[in-house]
Amino acid sequence: MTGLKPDCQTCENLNCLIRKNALKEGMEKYLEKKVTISCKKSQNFIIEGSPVYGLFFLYRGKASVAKTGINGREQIIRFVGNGEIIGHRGFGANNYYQIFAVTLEITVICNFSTQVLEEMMQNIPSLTYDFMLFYSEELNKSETKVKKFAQMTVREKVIDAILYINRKFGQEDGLLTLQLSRKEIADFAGTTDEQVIRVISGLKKEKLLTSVGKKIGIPDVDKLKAEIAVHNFFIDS
DNA sequence: GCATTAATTGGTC
DNA sequence: GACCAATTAATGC
Repeated sequence: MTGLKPDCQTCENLNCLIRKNALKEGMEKYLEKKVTISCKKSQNFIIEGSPVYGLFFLYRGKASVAKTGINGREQIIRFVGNGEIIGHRGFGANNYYQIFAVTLEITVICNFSTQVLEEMMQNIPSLTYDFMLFYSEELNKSETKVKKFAQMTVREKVIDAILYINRKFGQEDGLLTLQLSRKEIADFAGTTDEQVIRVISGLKKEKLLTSVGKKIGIPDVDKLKAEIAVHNFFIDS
């Protein structure tokens, strides 16, 4: 279960808020309290409704964060890559996770307990400030998402979802690095898998997408972006 | 190779 | 545009 603990001070995830402040005076004693967990694919490492246990920082791998909806439908809130935080919504408030998180591949996660984080925040102002900026940005994304869901057509939402995956994880050999099922895309875009299939096959006919097997590729990102440009948002969400 | 799951297509409300 | 049904493709065992 627990393997080698990555060293925060030399970690290559420079976007991680802990890493950014890992060299600050007084951080060592908190960094020692870190717990690192190795997960295989499809592990449900945060359970919806379970008590909050600190924050998770994804060290290596990919995960999805989602909520359970009515009759089996899920809403994927976001996907998470290296250095990103999971579970931040439950921090501070002494309550339960309103989301669940599942690994999409072999993934290593770092965890700090709420108590350790609280002490960190009290004592390392630059860390606290970084967190504040992070929360602000998250709220911004969340608000943008509300607008998208309300105003975009299904076709646009699917395009937006695909662009998001590209933005986050990129392409390799002209195909998206993160391979998702049609249902996963649907759960993220807020529609059904049938609609996703229809939109994707339509986009393939228009040469806006390519595919090899189940993998999707974007030949011209700007061209695809132009399809949803009327929504003129400049914030990634 | 069989069985289960995912993708696709067509149709209805 | 969601839901349902039927068919086909893919994947696990």
